[in-house]
Amino acid sequence: MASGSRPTLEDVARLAGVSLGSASRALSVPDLVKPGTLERVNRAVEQLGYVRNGPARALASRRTRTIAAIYPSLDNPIFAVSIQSLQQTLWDLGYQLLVASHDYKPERELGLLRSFVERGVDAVVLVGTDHDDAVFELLGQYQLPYVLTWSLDEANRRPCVGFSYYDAAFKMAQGVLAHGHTDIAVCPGQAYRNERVRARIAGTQAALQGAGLTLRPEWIIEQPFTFEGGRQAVRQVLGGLARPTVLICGNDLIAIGAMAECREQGIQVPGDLSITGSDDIELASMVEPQLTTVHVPKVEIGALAAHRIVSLIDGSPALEVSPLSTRVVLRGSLKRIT
Amino acid sequence: MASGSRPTLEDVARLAGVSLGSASRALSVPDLVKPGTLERVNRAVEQLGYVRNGPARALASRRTRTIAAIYPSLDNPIFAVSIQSLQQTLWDLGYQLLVASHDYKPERELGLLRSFVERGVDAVVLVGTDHDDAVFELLGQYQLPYVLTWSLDEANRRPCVGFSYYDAAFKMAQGVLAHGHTDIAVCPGQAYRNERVRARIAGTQAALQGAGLTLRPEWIIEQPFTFEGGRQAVRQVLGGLARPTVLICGNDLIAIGAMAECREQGIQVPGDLSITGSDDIELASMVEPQLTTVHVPKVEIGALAAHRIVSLIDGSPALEVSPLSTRVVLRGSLKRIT
DNA sequence: TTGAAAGCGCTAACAA
DNA sequence: TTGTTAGCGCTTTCAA
Repeated sequence: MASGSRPTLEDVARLAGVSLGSASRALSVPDLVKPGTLERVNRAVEQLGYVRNGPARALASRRTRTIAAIYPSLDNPIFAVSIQSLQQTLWDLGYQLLVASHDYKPERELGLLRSFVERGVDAVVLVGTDHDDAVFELLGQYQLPYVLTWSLDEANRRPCVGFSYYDAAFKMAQGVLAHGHTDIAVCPGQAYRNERVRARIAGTQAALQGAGLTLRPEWIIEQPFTFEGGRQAVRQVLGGLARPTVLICGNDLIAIGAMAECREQGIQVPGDLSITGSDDIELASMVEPQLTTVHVPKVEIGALAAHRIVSLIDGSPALEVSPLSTRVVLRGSLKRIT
Repeated sequence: MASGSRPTLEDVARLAGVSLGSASRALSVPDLVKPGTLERVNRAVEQLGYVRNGPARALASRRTRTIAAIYPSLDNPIFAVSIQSLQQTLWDLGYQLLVASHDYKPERELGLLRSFVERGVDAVVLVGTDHDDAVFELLGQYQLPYVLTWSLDEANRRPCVGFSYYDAAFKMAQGVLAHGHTDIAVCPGQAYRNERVRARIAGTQAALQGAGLTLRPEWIIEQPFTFEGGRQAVRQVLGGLARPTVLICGNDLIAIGAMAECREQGIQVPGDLSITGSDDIELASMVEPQLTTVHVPKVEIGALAAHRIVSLIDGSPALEVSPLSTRVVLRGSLKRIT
């Protein structure tokens, strides 16, 4: 190759003694090329250390074989695990993954999406169903396939891969009730542009109502999905006059933060206050007491979303995905009230 | 715009009544264009909902304004935090970040790098200094700027942003010694293609030697950088005849896994066994007992690496970066031997 | 400050 | 099965 500048397909073709077209086919659709030709091209590629030029391919073919995913956060282990399986599955299907986080600031989502459109991604994976109208408009304008993950989109029939947050919260609340609790506080996360949080609250309320109870408004504590959010929630709960016997948290990070705060304040968990989480991250069984939580299909969501989005790109038949399932995992942090 | 197909710069130029060249300049180098022209172009862009075509720009300009980073893992909170600041800083500097993980399988690194080269990234960020020769060759062949992070590359004088793992381990070992421990085991991670692990071992050994002690080979326990690695390490240590009084772990995940295993096995921490970690992730102060660890400059590494790599791309003067500092954080998991 | 025009490196349609 | 060729949408000379 010419020193300094990278070899092009034309260099390869010349060295292999074939046309540009054949060289291109040898690399992209080897089946359409005679074995002999294929081999000569491969040898030339080897010899020149040729690497294809992605932008040129993308420009000519109008596809980048890249899929973008926008998450609320990359720190949260629940997403990290799911991204891992999304990425891995996409890779196996011949696609690369571009990820971004809006850092739980949904208003940033549109800007991120714009920059992905500019990059020419072939499709998009989003978390949840509640997005700015402009997001769906942009997706529509550019005819970009997309799939919504984690939640189910019952109302709008948009393509999604997820589970029912309502059911998950309902089951957890039932478990809590079954342990004899009646003074129940929740720290579900933050509800703005987050239907998952709203579904959790609704599911919890429904279960309580089934037992003739109601969720006290001052015991619905919105906090960020972080350790610190959990600490805050505990402080807030302790500040009130009455005290709950259990705090149902919207994810395991909140729950673990809450446990840490209790420890500092000298409150026994679960003796004085039971705490439950959601997601069942690895850490949940690593803390003391171990955390009662809801196991959710993190890995499955990533893998199924990958298949779903690729079949959407390929225009394959709709491939209906049924809701994934969740289950309550009882551990030491939830105590029976006697 | 024509329905179905996205508008091009030419559409914009036509609508604005200017040439293609002017439209391009209006978007890329607005200063070179008369205010009036600029405004007409902007209006046309607005009106058409025009979004630039990244691949076409990349092909014509030979730059993608994209930087790739390859990490051993995206799960480890230490990297997650650093990636966050790398991404944020790059974004502010006008670059996008493409991340990948080789999942602590260094042999995968070359393949990932190849695919990034193919994508046409402008530069690369790698973790550590110990990489396959082929990696550096590829980088050289394509004249790709790169920066090595976390470790310092004292030997080869390659561009890097990091701290001395040797010093960090040395200080931690000194702290442990100062607490009266003489029976010391380490679980530093896995050393293959990982100079950070080797530096940790060396630093620890040096400190022990300073105290007239040596690290027993059977107490150097290589394990993955995970909770499970920590559990394994504890099992291994307990399987032996003699027992250490302290386990120095290569990161906080290992340490927390080790603590969890001790709890299960009925071993008091720090009563029966002291445990220390490294990195000072948020979780370190969230567990009971709180973890003694080494605080490392996660955020700074990301931000400085971003600046460094961009100045390398711009061909700015070398911008020497001095080693970043670390400090031991003493918490409850390390007990004084009396 | 602007316009015209020549590519950037590749894919894909077409013809052979 | 192969070669030829016309773009893909943009940036960037060069001249005006």
